[in-house]
Amino acid sequence: MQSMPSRRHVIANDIRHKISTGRIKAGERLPSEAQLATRYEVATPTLRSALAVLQSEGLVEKIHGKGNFVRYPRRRVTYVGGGHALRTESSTESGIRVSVHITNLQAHGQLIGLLGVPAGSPLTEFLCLSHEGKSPHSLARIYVPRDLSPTGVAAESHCCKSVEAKLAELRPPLTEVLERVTARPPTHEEAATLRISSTLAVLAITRVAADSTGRVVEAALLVLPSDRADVCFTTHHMTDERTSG
Amino acid sequence: MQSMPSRRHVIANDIRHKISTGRIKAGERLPSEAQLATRYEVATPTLRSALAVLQSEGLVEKIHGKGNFVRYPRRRVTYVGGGHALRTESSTESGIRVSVHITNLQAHGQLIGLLGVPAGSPLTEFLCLSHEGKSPHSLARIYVPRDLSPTGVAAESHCCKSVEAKLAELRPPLTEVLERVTARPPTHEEAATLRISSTLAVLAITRVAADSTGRVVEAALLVLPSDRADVCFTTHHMTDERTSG
DNA sequence: GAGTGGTCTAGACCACGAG
DNA sequence: TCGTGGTCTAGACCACTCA
Repeated sequence: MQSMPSRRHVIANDIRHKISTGRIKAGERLPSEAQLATRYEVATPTLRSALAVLQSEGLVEKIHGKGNFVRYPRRRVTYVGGGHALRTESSTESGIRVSVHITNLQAHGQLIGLLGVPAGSPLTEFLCLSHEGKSPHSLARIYVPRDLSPTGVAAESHCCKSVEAKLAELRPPLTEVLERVTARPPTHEEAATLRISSTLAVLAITRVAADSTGRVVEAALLVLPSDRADVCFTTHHMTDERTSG
Repeated sequence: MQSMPSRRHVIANDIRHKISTGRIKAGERLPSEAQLATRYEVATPTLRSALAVLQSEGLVEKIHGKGNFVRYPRRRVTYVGGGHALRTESSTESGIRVSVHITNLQAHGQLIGLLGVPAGSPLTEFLCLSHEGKSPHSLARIYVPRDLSPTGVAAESHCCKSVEAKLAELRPPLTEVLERVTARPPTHEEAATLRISSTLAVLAITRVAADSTGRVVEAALLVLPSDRADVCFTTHHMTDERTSG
């Protein structure tokens, strides 16, 4: 398998080594692809495929018309499931800022099934984009039935925690949280928003939370790039509550 | 973004359409890349990049020296977390067979940390490879301290459920299950074993289960190709047990 | 306009699989 | 041996960014 090291892998390994040893620093631009191709004595498509390896590892970011840049190492963030910490656990202390855009809309598509509401019923969308420094980090779309929506949260709010707090105050305690995790390539829009290559998979989490009456009070679609996020669940079993395998 | 449809996407869309409408059936071989390149009037690298799109979607499988084949649609399978169903929920009724290979080994690497045992302590590995028809489906490596290992399970056992059953009998009830889900490209070995392209992400689940004494009785490394698996968690909150967000 | 990456061409040669 | 895919070349032309 890896017995035949192709040139692109040799080149990718060399550049990766230069990055990890600090000979090329985070934020710096690599030499142009033409220069690199000359230096490594390969044709441009070969060199580009080497860079593609590094892109898919999240080490290098290509910007059309500008060049290839060494990415700042992203803090790896853990999403904790179960409805306890609704945001990533380290967001409070890691310099991650969240901007929120609030929109009113009507239920359509998969939202109808997730929220269990009729098509067209009024919803509020909270579009949360978190940033680490200047770079986009992850994406969340939270949908709440309009009558549960915290009207007191200003649309210009730029702290997702305030939204979460308001939501938590308004509604009864959650009794059931269902979370479905898939991995898929990002859509074009997601790749552009998060500035990731379309070859880097994202973890897509669909979260549905219900209150004690069984009413779904929130549906959330989370998109976490796989190079900087993982998902963690802890399940405690009461010894008498245990369900047989 | 998608305003400029590149040729490879046009070609990929065309072939995808022919597959989804049944004009090319599952298991069939596509015309050779040279023939396709001629038919679509593109050069071979362009055609190959079109096929790469379909590979990354799991629609087409390349076999070196033989050709490109339309893959049989894989049953999408849901891994249910929380330690209730230790295997995929639909494995009992979907014709998925599991072969198990049992090995004794000593704790090393990440297993030390996961199981909380000293380096070199005796473990038993259950290497489970599930098949759907003739095709490999997913991969699991389960590690158990040797003294908890069910010696009664024959190494030639080819039903993973029997292993799970033996394990469940032997040990005390699990009280805490921790599951970490990440998405990453498969290793070369995993890609070869599962016959997936190295561009298709896998869901990697690390599961650690402890009994009531806090002893870790099992660590499992699961590898689920993202085109055929998702992961689902349900959390129930006692109203008095609720943790604040 | 100068420099960058994005896409594509029309070949060449190598490695794998089956007969 | 032959047909397959795997890799690579040396260029061409287009699109984007920035001065």
